[in-house]
Amino acid sequence: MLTINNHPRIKSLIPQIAKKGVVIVDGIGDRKRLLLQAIVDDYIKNAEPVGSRTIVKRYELGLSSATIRNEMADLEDMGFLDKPHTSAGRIPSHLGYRYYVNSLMQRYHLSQTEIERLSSELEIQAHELKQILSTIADVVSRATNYAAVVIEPTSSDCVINDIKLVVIDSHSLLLVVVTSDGLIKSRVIKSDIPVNESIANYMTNFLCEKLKGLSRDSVTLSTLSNIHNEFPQYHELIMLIFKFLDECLKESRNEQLYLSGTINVLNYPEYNDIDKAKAFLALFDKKDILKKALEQDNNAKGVSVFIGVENNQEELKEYSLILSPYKAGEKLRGKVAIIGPTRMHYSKAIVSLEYICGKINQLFEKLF
Amino acid sequence: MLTINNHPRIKSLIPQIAKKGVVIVDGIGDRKRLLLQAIVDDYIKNAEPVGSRTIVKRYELGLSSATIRNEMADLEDMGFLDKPHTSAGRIPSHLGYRYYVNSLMQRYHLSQTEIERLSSELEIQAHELKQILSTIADVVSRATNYAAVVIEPTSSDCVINDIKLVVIDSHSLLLVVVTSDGLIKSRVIKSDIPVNESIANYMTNFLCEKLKGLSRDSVTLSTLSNIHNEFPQYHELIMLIFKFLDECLKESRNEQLYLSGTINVLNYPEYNDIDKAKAFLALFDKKDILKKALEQDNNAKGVSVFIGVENNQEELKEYSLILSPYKAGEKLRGKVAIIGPTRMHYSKAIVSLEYICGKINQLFEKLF
DNA sequence: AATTAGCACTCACAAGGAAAGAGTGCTAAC
DNA sequence: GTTAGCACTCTTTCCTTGTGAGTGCTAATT
Repeated sequence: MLTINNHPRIKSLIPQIAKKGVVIVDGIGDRKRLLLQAIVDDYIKNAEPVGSRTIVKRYELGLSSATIRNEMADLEDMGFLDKPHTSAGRIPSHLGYRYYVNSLMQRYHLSQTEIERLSSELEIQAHELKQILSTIADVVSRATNYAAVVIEPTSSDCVINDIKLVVIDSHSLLLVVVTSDGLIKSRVIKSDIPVNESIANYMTNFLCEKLKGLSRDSVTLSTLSNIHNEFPQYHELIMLIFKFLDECLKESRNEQLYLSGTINVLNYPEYNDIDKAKAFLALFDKKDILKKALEQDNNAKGVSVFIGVENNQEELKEYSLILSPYKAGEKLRGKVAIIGPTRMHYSKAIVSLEYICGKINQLFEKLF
Repeated sequence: MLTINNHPRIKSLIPQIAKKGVVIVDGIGDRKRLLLQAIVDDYIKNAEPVGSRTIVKRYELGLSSATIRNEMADLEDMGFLDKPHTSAGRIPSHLGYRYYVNSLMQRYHLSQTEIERLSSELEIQAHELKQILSTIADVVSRATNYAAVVIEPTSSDCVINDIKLVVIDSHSLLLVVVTSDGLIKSRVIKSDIPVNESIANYMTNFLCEKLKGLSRDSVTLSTLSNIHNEFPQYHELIMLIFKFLDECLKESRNEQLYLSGTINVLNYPEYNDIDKAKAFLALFDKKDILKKALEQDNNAKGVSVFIGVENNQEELKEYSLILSPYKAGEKLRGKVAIIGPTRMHYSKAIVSLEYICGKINQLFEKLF
């Protein structure tokens, strides 16, 4: 990941105290910092390139437009600003946004109204995980006005805690698998050969004995053939059971994504261009790209921000992604993400996501 | 529903044989029919108002543009054509489309390639209903290039066939409900009071005895209090069981919708206007409107078409909806819909949907 | 009587050009 | 070091004008 802290050009600019006793907050200079902040703030708010006179009029920097122009030219040379064309104002570059996020932006404070609204929206009554997650996606997208992506919780070291076979009728069984995640998954399995309570119970016990406590990697071939040999006539059935167990344990299992608010983005002027809008919306049909994007910074404890090219996916290089993990019980971790234009209201998005993920953690703590 | 057959203006125009031995195919006249067909075909294909000279050049009607103009004026008077402005060509009105769909359009023939592609895409390996339905939505949207909506199958007279409680641990049970739909639903239920195998088995038997064969309406208060009295200390648990049973049986249960290809529509010129695109895409966030739209013509056996204002939902009056039921087993019925602009390739959409639903029925027949 | 040629008229749209406006960078003065 | 002033650039907007597609009507033709 490319961040302000390891980018070669920025490394030397990290806040430092000058020797002479004067606090120079930063290598790029205090005045430039204020100016850059003003420019990014203004651009985030108004979506229009910011000119030197605009700065003079809107922000009290006590400088003339000519001075601002000189400073802007410096900031452009440093790589923090871009110019769409000669006679437009400046817009922040990816680096500019990065510097802004790291050390310029003011922390957003959620208003009382916002907090109350979020709290009440997050009092989720649903029982099923998928309903909870889809509600969370809705809440995030409404709170931020960007697209929200939520991914199902998974855990890396998942073992089988319990297996049960419940007879439904003579040719169908319900296979119930309890994993160490605390998740309970079930699937109906059809058997060509008739089944009954006693064989189901016997099978249940046998399977439990052989498989309990095992992870996906520790189920060996000998275990499998052992089980197969015990039930020679139920070959088909056993195969189906293995397949389902594998799905339950597989780390890269087909985690469901929950999306919301993808069309929010059409409200932002940068997507008035129908092709840009289409490109953005098409992202959300490509689940694999989203999943990989959500895998970024997997060890982070809190919110991470990926601005444009910093993303690990080529397809996201025009967008910013704000990512936060959440915990569902002891071991399970999922992620919530916000996707929007690089011109994003970072401070509000970050704080909202922090708040929401805190609430989610509480919610799941109660549930598990 | 307003169709060509009961619309007051059109009623008199239904095909009829003239007395004199000459076959006058239709009250509006053979020539006008051909012309209308040409205009609608052309407009569906090119998305541009059709002028009299265009018709002369592209279609061999053997008439001069002046004659065509006269005929067009007639068709406009009859309500089949609209004019965007004086010097544009004509476009079909809702009534024009309706007449076209009812008696003008040529049946589309799926090519060998299309059939092969559909067949292979519909060889769905998934086990879970939701995966199957979401794949179906994908197939429909890819086949037609419009948005696809699939709704879960439900049945109106659903009774409880079986109930099982499986002990997971001392405070959780898996409740399994088998309904006459052939669906098996399960949910984990937490109990404050500890549970064990024997109480679970007893409860399972008691519940089965009291509730088996009952529909939602035939579960009476006395049955409920009967059960409550039998397990005074498990009041909470019983409440949760009832709640889940109710959900399983409720006709208007929260049927899941599966969407796909909503952004396909951005490829059509009528949605180059960002506001139109937004309005269209916003539809798919309003599940209740979609559900009501899919409830139209509930008794139809085959494909139905709703053009613009014919839809029961105000929000759909600019769009056309093509709807087909599918069967999942004996009693379960779901619906598949295509939503797109009124300028839709009706013949292809209808035939594709027919074909796909046929395949779906076969698929589910095998599964149940 | 039906069809068509001819023509005047309408309207949207594209191309071209001028003017306005926002902004820059440089120089010279403060 | 800061700023006023100015020439210059480039986009955007607004007009104008011309073109083309299309209509509807009338009179001539079949």
